[in-house]
Amino acid sequence: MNRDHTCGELRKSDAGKHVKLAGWVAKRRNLGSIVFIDLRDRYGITQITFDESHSDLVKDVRNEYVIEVEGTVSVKENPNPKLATGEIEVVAESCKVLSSAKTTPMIIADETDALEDLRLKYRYLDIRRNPIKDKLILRDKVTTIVRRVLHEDDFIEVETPILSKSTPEGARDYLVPSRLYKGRFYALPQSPQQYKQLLMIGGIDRYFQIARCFRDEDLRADRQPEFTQIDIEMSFADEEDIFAEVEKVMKAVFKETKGIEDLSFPRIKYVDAMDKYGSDKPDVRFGNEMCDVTSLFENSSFSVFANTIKDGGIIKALVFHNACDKLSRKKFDELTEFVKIYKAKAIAYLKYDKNEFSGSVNNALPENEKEALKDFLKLENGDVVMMIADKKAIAQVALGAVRKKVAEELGLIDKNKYAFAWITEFPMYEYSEEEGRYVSAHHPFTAPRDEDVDKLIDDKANCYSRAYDLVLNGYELLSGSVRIHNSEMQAKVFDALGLTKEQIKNKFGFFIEAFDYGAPPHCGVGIGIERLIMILSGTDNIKDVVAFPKTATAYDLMADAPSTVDQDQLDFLSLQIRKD
RNA sequence: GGUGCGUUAGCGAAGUUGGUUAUCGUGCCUCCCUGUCACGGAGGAGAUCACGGGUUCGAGUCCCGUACGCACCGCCA
Repeated sequence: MNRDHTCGELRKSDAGKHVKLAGWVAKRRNLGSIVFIDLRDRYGITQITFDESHSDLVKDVRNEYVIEVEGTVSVKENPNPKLATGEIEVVAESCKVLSSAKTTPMIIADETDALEDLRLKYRYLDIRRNPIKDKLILRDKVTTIVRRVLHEDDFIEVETPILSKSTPEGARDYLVPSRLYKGRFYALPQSPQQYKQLLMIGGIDRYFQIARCFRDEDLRADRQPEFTQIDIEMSFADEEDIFAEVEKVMKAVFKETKGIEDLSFPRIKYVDAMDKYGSDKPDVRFGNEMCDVTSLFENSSFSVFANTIKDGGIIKALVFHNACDKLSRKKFDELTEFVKIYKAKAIAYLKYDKNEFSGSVNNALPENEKEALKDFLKLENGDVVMMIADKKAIAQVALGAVRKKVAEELGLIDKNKYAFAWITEFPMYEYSEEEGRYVSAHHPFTAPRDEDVDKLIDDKANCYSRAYDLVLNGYELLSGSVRIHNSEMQAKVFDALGLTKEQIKNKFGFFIEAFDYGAPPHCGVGIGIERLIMILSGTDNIKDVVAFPKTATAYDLMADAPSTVDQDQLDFLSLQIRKD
C-alpha cells in the first residue's frame, strides 16, 4: 500500500498519528536545513515538513515528482487558512520517490499562465489543476444524481448502439467504414433517437441513457463534435409528464450541487420568444424585452423606416433604463458593426434625457413620432431606445443579440441567478435555402400540434409542432418533443419533407415498420450534460467540462487525431484516398 | 464556406515612425537561509521572433501567402 490517507483529509484531531501519504510534489520550499513540500493528490494538499535531520531525503526531489512519505501528524503553530488541511502538517521520517518528472511545460496551479492550446496538448497535467479536476468531479456528481432520481421513478438505463445507421436529415454524420461489407458505412449516432423510440415500442416505457452523441459540424465555445446527453423517453405520456420529470431532475441537481431550491420553469411559446427576445434560447435572467413599434412609423417621413415597412419589414425597439451616460457614440458605432454580423443594415438609437431627445435618428424623426414612441414605450428620463428596421427575422435576431450584449456590458445580468424557461411549440419545419425545400426544424419524428395537422403538407410555414426546449441562462439545455406514434402520420411528414418512398424505405424502413406493431404514445428529451455542467460551474467554455476536448477545428492536440492510417488498414476496408 | 483577433526563451507577455546587444515576469539550474505556505536573497543558462516568399542598404516591426490557436456568422434534424 502506497498510502493510508489522502492529501485532503488530515485534521487537527489526527495529531500524533503516524501516517503514510503519497502524491505529487506541488511545491517545494527550501529554507536551508528545513524543507517544506506541498503534497497534492485529487483530494487536496498537505504540507510535509522535512527537518534538519531529514532534509537530505528530498535534496533531489523536484516539482511533480510522485513521492511516498511516512511521518507524524503535527499541529502547526501558524495554520494556513487557505488549505483544508492547513491546521496540520506531516513531519516526515521517510521519503520514497515513486516517479520522477521533467519540468512541466505549464505551471500546475489554480491560476496557470498557460494558454488553452498548451493545456489541451498536456491535458493530463491540466487535469491535475483544481479548476478542471473539480468540474470532472461535479460532472460525476450530477450524473449520479440524475441516475438516482430517474431510477426512483422506474426509468431504466439501456445502452444503444454506437455503430449505427446514417440518417439523411439533420447534422452531418461521422462515418465508420465497414470491413465485412465493402463500400458500406456505419454512422455514429447524432442521438439515440430512433433506438429509444423503438425501446418504447419494445415496451420499455421509461428509458434513459447517459449517451455519447456525435455530430460532424463546426464547433463553438459551447459545442464539441462529441458530447453527452442525458437521453430520456417515456411512454403513455405527454408534455406535462416529461416537463414534470425533467423539472424534478433539475431541482434535485440544483439542490444537491448548489443548495438552490427556488427554481421556476416558466413557459414561453417559440413565437413569443422570438418576438420578445429575438432568440429561441432567451436569457431570461434580465428583462429588457423587445417591442414591435412598426405601427408607429407606417407613414413616417423618415424614409428608412417607411420604406422598410413598405417592403414588408418591421421595426423592433429595445429600451435600456438609466443608460444615457453609459452608452456613448463610440459604443453605437461598435453596435452598428455588431448588428451587421446578423445581416442587419444598421441600428438606430434615441436617448431621452432631461425631457429631450437626442441620438442618431433624432433629426430624422418628426416630433410627433418621437412623442408617440415615448408614450408607447413609456419612456422616462435616462432611457435609451435602440431600433432595428429590417426584415422580421433579421430585426428580431439582430436586436436580440444586442439585447444580450448590452445587458452584459451594463452589468444587468446577475451571475448568481439561474433562470429556466420552457420554449414550446416550435415550428414544424424551417426553410433551407441550401436545399431549396422545407426541412424538419427538430427532427422528422416530431408530432405536429393537433390543430396544425391539416397544415402538414399545404401550409408548412404556419405549421407548429409539439417540440420544446428547456433554456437556462441563454443556453439551450435540452431539446425534445412529443413523437409521432402512428405510421400514417409519420408517412405524411416524410412526404412533406419531400422524401421519396424509396428513400423512406432505405433510411427509415425498419423504423416505420415498427410503428405497425403497436406504438404507444411517447415523448422525450435529450439534456446536454456539458452545458449543464458549464452553467453549474460558471464557465462559458465547454472544453473546461470535457476531460479530453477537441479544438475549434475538431482536432485532438494531445493524441494528434485525426491521423493518417497505414495502407494495410485502408486495404482491409477497400478504401482509397483521393489525391487532389 | 465566411469574418475578426492572435503566434516573440519552458510558460505568459512588452517591443515606439523599420536601425545595429530583442525587454520584463515567471519557470529552470547553482549557491545562501530553521517556520515557509505565491518563502526570501545572490548569481546563471535559456530565442532559427510560427513557416514560406516579397519590399528595403537594413524587417520581430511593412506587404502577400500558408499553417496552427481562439471567438463569431453560416451550419448544428
